[in-house]
Amino acid sequence: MASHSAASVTQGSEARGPRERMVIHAADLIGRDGVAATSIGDVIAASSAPRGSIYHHFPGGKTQLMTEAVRYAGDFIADRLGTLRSHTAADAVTDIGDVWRRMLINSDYQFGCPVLAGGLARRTEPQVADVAEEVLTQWTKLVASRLVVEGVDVDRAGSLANLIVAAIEGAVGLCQTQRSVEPLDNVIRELALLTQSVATA
Amino acid sequence: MASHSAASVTQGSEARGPRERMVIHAADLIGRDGVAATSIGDVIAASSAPRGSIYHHFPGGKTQLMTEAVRYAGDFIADRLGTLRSHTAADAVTDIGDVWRRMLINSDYQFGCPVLAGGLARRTEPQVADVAEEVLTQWTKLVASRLVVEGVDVDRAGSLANLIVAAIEGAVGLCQTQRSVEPLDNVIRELALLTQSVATA
DNA sequence: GTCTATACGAAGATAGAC
DNA sequence: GTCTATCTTCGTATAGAC
Repeated sequence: MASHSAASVTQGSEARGPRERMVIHAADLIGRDGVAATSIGDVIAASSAPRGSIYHHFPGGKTQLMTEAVRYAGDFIADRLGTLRSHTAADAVTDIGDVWRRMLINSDYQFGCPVLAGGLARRTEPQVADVAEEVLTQWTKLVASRLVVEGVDVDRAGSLANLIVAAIEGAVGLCQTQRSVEPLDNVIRELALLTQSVATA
Repeated sequence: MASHSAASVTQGSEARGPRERMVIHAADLIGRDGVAATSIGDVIAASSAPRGSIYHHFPGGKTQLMTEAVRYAGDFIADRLGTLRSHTAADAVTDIGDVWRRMLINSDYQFGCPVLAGGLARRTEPQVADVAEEVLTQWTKLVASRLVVEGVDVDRAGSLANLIVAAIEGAVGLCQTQRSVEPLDNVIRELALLTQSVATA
């Protein structure tokens, strides 16, 4: 872990070209401050990218940069969800929680979910929100199918996955607000208990 | 219901003075667009308030206006939570969900939680986030004590209330993103089921 | 309490040179 | 691909008159 900002979604970004670095650091900043509060200048500064080539790489301007950043964050998290090696549904929930737990603590509770942040920006940045919507749907399906594999009834899995995604997103926001992991820990414990009982039923 | 913006937190704001109208409409706009994307000019336009007296009423500028708005929204929702007349813990959860359900639908899914929005703005507006933190803690305690009254074990109530608040906050964000009540409906159904089983135990 | 005018800076975006 | 202007719009905030 090189710098402070390597705490969230920026791991290994140094090795890449300016364009990709901009996208990665944009995702990081959106997770911290939201879409509206993240300026192109901020992204350039964070990624040590050249000022002069933004509109070369991103002719669509800020909207394009934010859009790609939300998609990047979505894939980044989806990858992590895909590689979890838990063996029960309850463990899977705990592991998903740990992914966020780590990012919160490593960023000193500054980094939240760039995807939800994108979704909340619908009025000013509808295209960004559209991508966020896709990603959230994908995440929920990923969680649901995982629950099914671990023994949860198919009819229940969708609604339970919805609860898990919503509760974790909300808990991450509470953790940012309170600068504490406690909300997430409570939520994960409750979700794991519930998931276990549903999977066993 | 007079105007479109009367759909969220702005009911009866016409009858009040300019200062209070500004606070109410600031809360409304923060719930829609977040703190950073809400400008003083937007608030003035929405509340039909006089341009010249903002810094007379709010010498602390935008920060003060946003701070008071988040507090107002917090009290507004807390009042509603206080007047719910449900008789079981599960019904209480459903009623809380209905409060948000209505605001989402009436605003065409544009209005989300101003308090969480304030909490997410900590880096740029720490004072606003501090108020948001207070409010969220208050809400969680309100829910927890209600659960206890309805038969939930005291040791469990805090953690369950945390889940309920986090899940609803997250669900509201998902509803805004997807322009649909489905996430909230799923979450409320799951939470009601869980709460019922915990209250009965 | 409310107005107008204005200062100041930040941010998105474009043009044209290298 | 990258740089340096530059334009424009917007947003916060202040000053001073009414």
